[in-house]
Amino acid sequence: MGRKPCCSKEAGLNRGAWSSMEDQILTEYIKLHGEGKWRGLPQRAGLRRCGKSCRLRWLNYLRPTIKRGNITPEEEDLIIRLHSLLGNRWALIAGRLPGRTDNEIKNYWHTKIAKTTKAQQIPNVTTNQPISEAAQLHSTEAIKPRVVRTKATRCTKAVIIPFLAQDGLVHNNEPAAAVAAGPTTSRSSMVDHDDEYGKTSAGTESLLSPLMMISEKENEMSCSFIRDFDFELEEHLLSDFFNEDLVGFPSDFENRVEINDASRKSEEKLLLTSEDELLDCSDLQTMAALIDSDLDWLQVLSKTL
DNA sequence: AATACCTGCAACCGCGACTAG
DNA sequence: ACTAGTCGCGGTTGCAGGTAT
Repeated sequence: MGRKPCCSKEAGLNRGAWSSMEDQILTEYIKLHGEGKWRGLPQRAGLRRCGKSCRLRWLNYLRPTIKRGNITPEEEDLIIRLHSLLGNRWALIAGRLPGRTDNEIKNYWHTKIAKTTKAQQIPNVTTNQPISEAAQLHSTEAIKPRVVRTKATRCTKAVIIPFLAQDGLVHNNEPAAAVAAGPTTSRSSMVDHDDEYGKTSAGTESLLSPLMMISEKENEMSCSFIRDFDFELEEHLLSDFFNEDLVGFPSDFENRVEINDASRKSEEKLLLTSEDELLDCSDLQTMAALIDSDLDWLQVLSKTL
């Protein structure tokens, strides 16, 4: 596959730090015309930069949704835990941290977390240690992360899952928004939804934003979910979880999976299906059980939206 | 005050994935 | 099925500012 040489090597193009004027031009252009078409953007906008450079500058610095300021201890803890699960998949990790960019997280990891914990041993991720302690216990050298590699399975069709209220009745007019969220790819749904769900911060907020509006209690639930996640779950299942925005999933869902084992089959028909290939039966069963296990978080979400 | 070293961050580079023709 | 163009990601580099000597 013939690939053109990097455009940054073209003669006459500016390189290095961006000037405020360049920032302004780029920002104004994107405000008017939107993101995308990076290759031709510099020419159209009148910038002497390569498209790649423009994209990077916008995504990592100029976007209005970017959160400034230091990484909070909560964010740090989340980064650590996600890294132990996903490895150096910074874009995916950034997808769980609204307003943070993959570059920022990557830099943070290299400069703070990895460095300060080099000599430490493998932490017990499943314990409820205080955040700072958990951070100190992490070591990039020592950790052999149980990295989850997501599969690029495209899902172009979604089934609305009827809302199940606490009374146990199904309410078709109250869909569980997080699950019924239109066409998606399981590879990185939070990234790929940009077009369907509006502009995001590095594609990080498309589905996450609504979820971030839920109460602090629910956010806490999501932390617990990650903290208590059982790494022995099947890899592809875990992968699917991180590619969907199941924030707020109950922390003890694994136990509930077993409890609700008997009710799995009845829910199978409600699950997401792929146009290209159906999920295999075990996936369906497991997912059905998970959804069946506790719908409180969906309730909260549904009411929020 | 001058210099060397360290740190954090922005930017660059190259590759693989994706898509359209 | 194949090719070419484009995009996105992860690794790496370079530099500015801070700190130590």
